[in-house]
Amino acid sequence: MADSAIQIGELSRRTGCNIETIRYYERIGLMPAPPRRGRYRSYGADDVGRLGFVRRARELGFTLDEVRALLGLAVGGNASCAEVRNLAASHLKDVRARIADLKRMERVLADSVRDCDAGQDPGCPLLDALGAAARVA
Amino acid sequence: MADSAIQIGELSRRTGCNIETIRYYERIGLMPAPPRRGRYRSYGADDVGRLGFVRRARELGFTLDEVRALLGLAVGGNASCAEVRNLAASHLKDVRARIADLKRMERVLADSVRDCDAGQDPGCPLLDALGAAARVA
DNA sequence: GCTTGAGTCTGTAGTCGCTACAGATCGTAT
DNA sequence: ATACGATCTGTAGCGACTACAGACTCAAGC
Repeated sequence: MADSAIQIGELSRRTGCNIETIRYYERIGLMPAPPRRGRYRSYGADDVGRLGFVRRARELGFTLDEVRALLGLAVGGNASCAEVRNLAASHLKDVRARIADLKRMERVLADSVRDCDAGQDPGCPLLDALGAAARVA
Repeated sequence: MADSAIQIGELSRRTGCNIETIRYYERIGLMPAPPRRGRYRSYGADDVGRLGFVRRARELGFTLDEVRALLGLAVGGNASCAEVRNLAASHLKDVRARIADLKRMERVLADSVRDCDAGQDPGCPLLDALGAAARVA
């Protein structure tokens, strides 16, 4: 592999990951501390790959701890595919639960806004939904 | 109104709000500092109502700043119903955006898990989705 | 009267995943 | 020589809690 060393700014550009975030990942051990050219961090193709992986996993909503686990499994070769699957499946459950939560919120909010637009209510439909009226000091 | 003074533990029980959280709300000015009986906080029916309101608004996903605004509007009477409506509508937009985000995640995750269960793939479908393979060091 | 236990008090620090500085230093172009 | 941009370290802030430690108060039981 030729001399493909890049600085942190270029790594940031290539991965779409904020510079401060890259240094943060290094601090918490998610990215390895790269060698230095002078005092500047010097990254290679591996780092671009690894950081891209982290970023995509984050976009799928994995926590940093989960990303750490995924990275460990990814390095271990595809023997660990079943473990990856389980991690993903459990995360998927989380995501679905969050969607369900948000949908419940959505329904109540949408109903209140609709009732408000209808303007029949004597009070305020949303405040009523929140149990306001006489109860709030 | 008779002597319905309660302590923080009872307020917590009645609203389902953690004691530490109640004190936190007081610190940030979301709940008023109640009078003391000795050195213990002494709450009344108003506080139960107000804290219940806060809790329900939080359950609908409003931020504490939004809750603060809602509380202000709730106190002002229903003259401010339009403002409440706008706050809710803008929050609803947020909620819907978050749902859309999560659904995108859900789709990718579900696909990967399904592919993994099919077990046709030479590598690991999820790791592939993350762009792993040769790219992760 | 004395102890025990539950409840409450204050103050501070931790969580997660960044983000935003301040102030120093480095490397290059003019 | 100097200006400019990129990078460096270290620290503090966000939101919304949560989790202590260590002191205190209060009522009941023996």
